[in-house]
Amino acid sequence: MVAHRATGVVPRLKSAARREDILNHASRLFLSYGIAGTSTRMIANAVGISQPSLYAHFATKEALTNALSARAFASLEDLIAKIRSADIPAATRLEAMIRGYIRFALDQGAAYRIAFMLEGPMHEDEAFNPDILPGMQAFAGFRDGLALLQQEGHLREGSTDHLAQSLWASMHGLCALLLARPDFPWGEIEAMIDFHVEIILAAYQNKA
Amino acid sequence: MVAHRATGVVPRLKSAARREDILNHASRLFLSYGIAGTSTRMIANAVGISQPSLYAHFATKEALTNALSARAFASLEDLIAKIRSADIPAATRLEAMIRGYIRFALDQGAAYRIAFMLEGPMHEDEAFNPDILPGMQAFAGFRDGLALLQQEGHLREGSTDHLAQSLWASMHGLCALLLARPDFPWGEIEAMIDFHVEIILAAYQNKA
DNA sequence: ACTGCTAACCTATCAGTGATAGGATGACGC
DNA sequence: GCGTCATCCTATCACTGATAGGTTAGCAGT
Repeated sequence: MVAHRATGVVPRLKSAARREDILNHASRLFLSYGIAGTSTRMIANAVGISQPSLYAHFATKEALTNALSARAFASLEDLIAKIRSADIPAATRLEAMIRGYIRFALDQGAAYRIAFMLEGPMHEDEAFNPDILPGMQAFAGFRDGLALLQQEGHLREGSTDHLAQSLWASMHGLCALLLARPDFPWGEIEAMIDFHVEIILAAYQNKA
Repeated sequence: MVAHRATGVVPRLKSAARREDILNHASRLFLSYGIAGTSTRMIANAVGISQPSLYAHFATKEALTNALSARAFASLEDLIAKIRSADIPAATRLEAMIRGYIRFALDQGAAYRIAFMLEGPMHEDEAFNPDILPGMQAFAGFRDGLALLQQEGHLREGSTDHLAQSLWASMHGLCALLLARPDFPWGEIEAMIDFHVEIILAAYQNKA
């Protein structure tokens, strides 16, 4: 509760290390209490610094959440890139990407929420650059992976953009509902995921 | 800004009328500023009453949003019920339900967000009754409609629950992304919806 | 060893939030 | 006319994200 620094318990840290420290604690708190339910003071207390000190590292609470999301999504980008260049049979690459995406969303629930589910600000006026959003880069990689699969004849024909967005929507729908309504009587969740993935595969894959 | 009541501009209303009044103004404000971005004081000012007076009609802000959502979802239930009992060809009933659902979600964005997209409270401890949630009843109607279609042979075979949840996820994914990321370069949104609906139909409908 | 500079960190405070306590007022039944 | 009760108010609470401005640790240059 009281500031720790006076007793020297919490050492001064270089900016980068402190920043990681903050993100780690924030990530854990978001999982337990939700994003709106986690105050900047809770984060600061967990780290062991004062609440205003957070603002030396992040301009706003939203910037903190975005940074957290960006960090998590870097791992999704890695995953997708790995699958794209893996030497697994091209026919199973689509399934690997879909399952990887869903697994990531459920594992990194807080980051996924931030990227794709949070009520965005109503920035009708201010300029909006979609590239800076953490999830968008990952989606771009996903889209490129689909384009490659399509060239190889493992994805049904049609506009790649439409296909990518539609497939994205199908995957996102399950992840978003599972994250937003964990108390819904889903039955066996793993079975539900398998069922959905099979339907998605049948719908988008080219049965060649 | 100042209370209107002292000047008699805002008449006293019977509880039920006032309640509707509040919901109407809240609905409009939520659309403009988002749910988190709309304060109880903004709502009260719009209605012309004091902020604490809201609490005579709704125990919490969440209760207000839930009531708003419930009101909107009643119309979705009506829509689904109408389609279920309509004398349109059974083969096109599935498409009508899907398009009706998507149209509703996009038209009633605020209500849809409240029902399916909001960061739920972390009520691990407290008892949770899914039936009271506004969207759940509509989903039940949707599921029943699918069961009927399945009996008639217009839906692919398999667990009706799995099918309903999977189809729900596919529809929800598109609606959720369109609502959460309106600035994403979707291209022509209507074309995107048509594309997605066609894929969904091919995936879940029984081509008999 | 002293001096300055800078980054890290603090306390105090702000306006705005959802929510509560308790008093005033107006309409309606008797 | 008079009580009663629903309607509505002002004042205030604890808490939120954010800002202003002062303090201190540690390191570079002499």
